[in-house]
Amino acid sequence: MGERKIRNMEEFASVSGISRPTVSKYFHDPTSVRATTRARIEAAIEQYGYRPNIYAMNQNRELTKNIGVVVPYLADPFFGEIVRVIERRCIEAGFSPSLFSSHGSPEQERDILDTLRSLKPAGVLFAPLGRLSDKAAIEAFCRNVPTVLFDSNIEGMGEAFVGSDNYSFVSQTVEYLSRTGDPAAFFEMKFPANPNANKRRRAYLDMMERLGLEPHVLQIEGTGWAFEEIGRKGGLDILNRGALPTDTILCSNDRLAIGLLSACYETGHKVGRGPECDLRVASHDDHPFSRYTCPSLTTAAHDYANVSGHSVETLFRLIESGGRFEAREETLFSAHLIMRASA
Amino acid sequence: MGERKIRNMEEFASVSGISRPTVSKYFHDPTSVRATTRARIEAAIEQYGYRPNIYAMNQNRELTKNIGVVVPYLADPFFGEIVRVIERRCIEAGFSPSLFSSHGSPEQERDILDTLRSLKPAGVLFAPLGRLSDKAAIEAFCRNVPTVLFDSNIEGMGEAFVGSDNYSFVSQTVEYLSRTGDPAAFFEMKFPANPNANKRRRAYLDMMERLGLEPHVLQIEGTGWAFEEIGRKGGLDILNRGALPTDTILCSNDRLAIGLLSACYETGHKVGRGPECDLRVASHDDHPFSRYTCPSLTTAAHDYANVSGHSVETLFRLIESGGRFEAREETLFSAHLIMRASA
DNA sequence: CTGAATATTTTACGCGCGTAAAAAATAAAT
DNA sequence: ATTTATTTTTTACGCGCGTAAAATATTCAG
Repeated sequence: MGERKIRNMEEFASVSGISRPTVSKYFHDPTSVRATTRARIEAAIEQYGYRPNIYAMNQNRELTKNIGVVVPYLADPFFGEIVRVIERRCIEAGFSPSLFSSHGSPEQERDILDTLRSLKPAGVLFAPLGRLSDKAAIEAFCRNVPTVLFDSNIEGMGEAFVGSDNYSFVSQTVEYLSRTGDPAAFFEMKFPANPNANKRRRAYLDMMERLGLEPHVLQIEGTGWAFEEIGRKGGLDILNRGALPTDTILCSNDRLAIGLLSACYETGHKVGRGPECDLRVASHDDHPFSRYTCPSLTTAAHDYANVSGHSVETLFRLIESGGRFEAREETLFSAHLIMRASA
Repeated sequence: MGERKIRNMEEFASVSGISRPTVSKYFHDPTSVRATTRARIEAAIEQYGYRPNIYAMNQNRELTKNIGVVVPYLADPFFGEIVRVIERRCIEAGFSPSLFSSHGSPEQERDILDTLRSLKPAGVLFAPLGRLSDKAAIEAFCRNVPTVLFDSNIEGMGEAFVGSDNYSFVSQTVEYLSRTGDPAAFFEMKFPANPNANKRRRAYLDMMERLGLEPHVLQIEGTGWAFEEIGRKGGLDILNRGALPTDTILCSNDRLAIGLLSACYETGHKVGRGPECDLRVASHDDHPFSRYTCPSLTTAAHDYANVSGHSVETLFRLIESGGRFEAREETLFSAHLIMRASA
């Protein structure tokens, strides 16, 4: 490698003995040129290390080979995992993923959409903030850019939504908890940022009614994305007031549960299902850390692989269909219960 | 907003009543045009929502206004936090950050460097994987692109390194632990991915010698980035074998400690500093979750704000200096001890 | 070997913007 | 009002690549 430096595709074409339009065709789709030609080009790439100028490549293309990936909050390892899978799949399919995090801020989410527009991406995988999102901005964006929403749905926006079936989360945990002990009280933020939270509360109420049990919803204060701290504060408040309606708590999500478990530990409430325990705690999401809480957290797990995999596949289909589906698709994957020590 | 659609800078210049070269100058640096001109351009931007084509802008520029940000592992919330600060500062300074995660894979790290090269960034903030990094590839990259390393140093590469002073972490925890109880044994991976781990072990040995105490290093098996699981397995092994040389354990980092605490809980070892406790556990990093372990984790905290802030400032200085410093800079920030319940 | 089908080369133009140089306009200072 | 310094306009070219059309070459069946 590393003979003389190749400046542009013209030079590269001449040293590789192929015409520039054919080289251009190759870089757009390697399978579109004859196998022998492809081999010669690839040998020359190996030898000279040439890569076309991506800016020049993209300036005339109406849509590029870029895929935008937007998540609401990167400091949540849940999204870190999702992003890893998505990125790999995009690269394998010959796209260049660009990653953005709103970091919990609606302003930043709007700015990201602006930036994305000028990236002229072939498509976007977008997990919105939820309640705080600027709906109008997102709607306008989705009209111009082929977008698949994931994780958090906003009714009617984007060409498709891929996420988890909140009802399946809650029905499994509620059923399990009421079968094996006292029925659960539901522990959540009063003003949750994420629309999944509302679906989960409704599913809880619905399940309790169906089972003929009395529901208890514990709504705690706090806004923002520091769920662990909110869960801990709310937990301390409830525990110190002795305001527990039952000895079983079902948290809306694992990050709240992590905070609650910390509050239980601090106040000397033993959590678990043994006879010596004071209360049971369960939750939803199968957060990467839920295995390491004390006690380890019984939770309902996302079908991580399918949610991220199907999001990507849906986006690829959308791109191939020219950016529009006849009807908006919604795909929900079921959760599965993970029984650990906390309940 | 939203009169007729502006197709390019030519059209935009004509509707805003300014010549195209001046408009171009404005977008390159708004302060480089007269205030009245700037106001007219900005009014027109507001009215027509025009944004220049970034691909066309960048294709001729030798270096763009992009800044590459590379982290080793996004599912670690530590990096999520760092990234948030870095992104904000870059945007404020008029740069466009592009975020990449190696996801623990050296191959992916190499691919990212390739991608970055073709992005022609003004500069790169790079937290390498560490031991597994392809040193030759990184060295070649740093010769071509102005790069500031952070978090994890690789001797001699990049124009600067900004990180935490591992000695200051360990000296504070070791001093505190030996002052308030039995001296600590050091708990770490046998083959740590990150070079900071080696510095910490050496600092531990050094401190113990200085204090005239006998050192104990517990090296556990396991490779990869699933530190919690590695810490838990290693912890279970040691606890079940009753192989603890002392009742105080100092973990190399918080993620190992999270796993170890989980092992302690499972095996019924009570952690904390009370008389009823079996052992003390402390650690380093002040991981975002260390506040919520059970018990909450005594640890030494990175100076997050300074590490990320100074990384960005150093890169800006580097860019202004034309991409080269006379001598490689190394800046280390001290840790501060955070006393919580575990030790 | 021939013809049809497919792939490549030649030629040529355009995209949206950067940027250089000279001319013209504007602002600031005397 | 005049000079001087600064800013803007005019004019013009080039960057690296996409891509269309026509000419030419290669492959493959039969």
